[in-house]
Amino acid sequence: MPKTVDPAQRRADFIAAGWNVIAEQGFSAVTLRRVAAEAGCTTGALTHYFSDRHALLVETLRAAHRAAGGRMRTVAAQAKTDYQRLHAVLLEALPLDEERLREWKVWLAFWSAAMSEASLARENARRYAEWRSVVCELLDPQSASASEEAELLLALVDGLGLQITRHALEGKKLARMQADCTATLERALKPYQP
Amino acid sequence: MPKTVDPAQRRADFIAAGWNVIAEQGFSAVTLRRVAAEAGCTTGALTHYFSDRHALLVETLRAAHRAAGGRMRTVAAQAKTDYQRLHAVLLEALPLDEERLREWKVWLAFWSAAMSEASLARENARRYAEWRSVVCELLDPQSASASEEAELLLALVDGLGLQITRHALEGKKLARMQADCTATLERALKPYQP
DNA sequence: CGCTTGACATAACATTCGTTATATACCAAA
DNA sequence: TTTGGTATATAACGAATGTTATGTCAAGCG
Repeated sequence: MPKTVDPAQRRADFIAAGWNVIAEQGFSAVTLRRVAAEAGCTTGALTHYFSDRHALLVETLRAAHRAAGGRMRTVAAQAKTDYQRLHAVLLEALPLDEERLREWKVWLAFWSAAMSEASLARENARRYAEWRSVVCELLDPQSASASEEAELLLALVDGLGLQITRHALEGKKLARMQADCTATLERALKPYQP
Repeated sequence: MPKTVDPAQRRADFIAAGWNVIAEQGFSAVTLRRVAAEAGCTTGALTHYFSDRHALLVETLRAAHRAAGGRMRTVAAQAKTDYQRLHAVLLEALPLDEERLREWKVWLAFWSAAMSEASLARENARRYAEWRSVVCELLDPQSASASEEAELLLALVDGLGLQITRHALEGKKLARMQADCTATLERALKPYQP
């Protein structure tokens, strides 16, 4: 067997390069040549690991979802009470640091791209359904209105995250906006406090 | 003077064609040739009215904002009480019919496109500030917490609208989702009911 | 009627894109 | 050390794009 590289690691490198290009230059800048340049190689390497441009995009979206899911599990495991778990998971979903902000930019790009590519829309739908069910279970499953309350909280998180992300796209300072959004979300969580 | 056409009407036609292309095929499909085809002419007509592709995009975004602003003023004028005004304006912002859904698709596309074009980000920021101040004034301006309450309502509207729009992108039926979102928003408006 | 001018259509240009084919460098096994 | 296959670079292709230049038609004015 020739050259020994870890294919999984290599793919992860290219996917990370794709993230960076999306977050810094937008979705339409995700060309094979630019992603390859960001990863420090040429398109030949890319085509070796991804059959298509489309395959690269789908994997990039999936990786963003996986990363977020992993963080959710981590903070949920650290929480002691049910309320702490709910609080931690919802706050973790907001773009409160550079990593999560980049992730939000990637999502925003994919939501828009889903207009022209049905497979991206399906991927988004699948992950959002998971995310919804997670929040539903964090709420009191006994409560008959858990589903409606989850809808409000999910929409609130989406809206707050969107505001922060748009704020970032204007190049403004984020600290104040992030604090405001955190406070707003916590205010909405008051009724669930023990 | 030669051929007599209304330039403003002509520009409006092209902008409407741009909306349709965005809503049906996504932002990246907005090429001069496709917009021209949607408008039933060739690129020569387009370049006659818009100096740039970029100029066409900016004007399209502005037109979407103008259309929404006009609807807001209409429903606000018809409302009798302060609460009715708040209720009507916020519900008007949701994508509850085909026209508004198309508008939301256009916005989503532009939010994403704002990543690579700073002028689009600035345009979005300007209009969102207006929208925020409108809602702030609809809330009790006496209340010291009006600003924080506005932030929650704005984020909720953004999040609910986003959910409906994404739902539409998956090709699912909207009636149920729209009813749920309307109910959720009205539940959040309960405290303001007279 | 002729002339001018605005409203388009058409065409050409260089770029850039995704894709595919080909060439090269490199390393493990024999 | 030879060898074979893998990882990557390079190059070429047609298609599509924004832009610009040029041609053409029709309407109003003298």
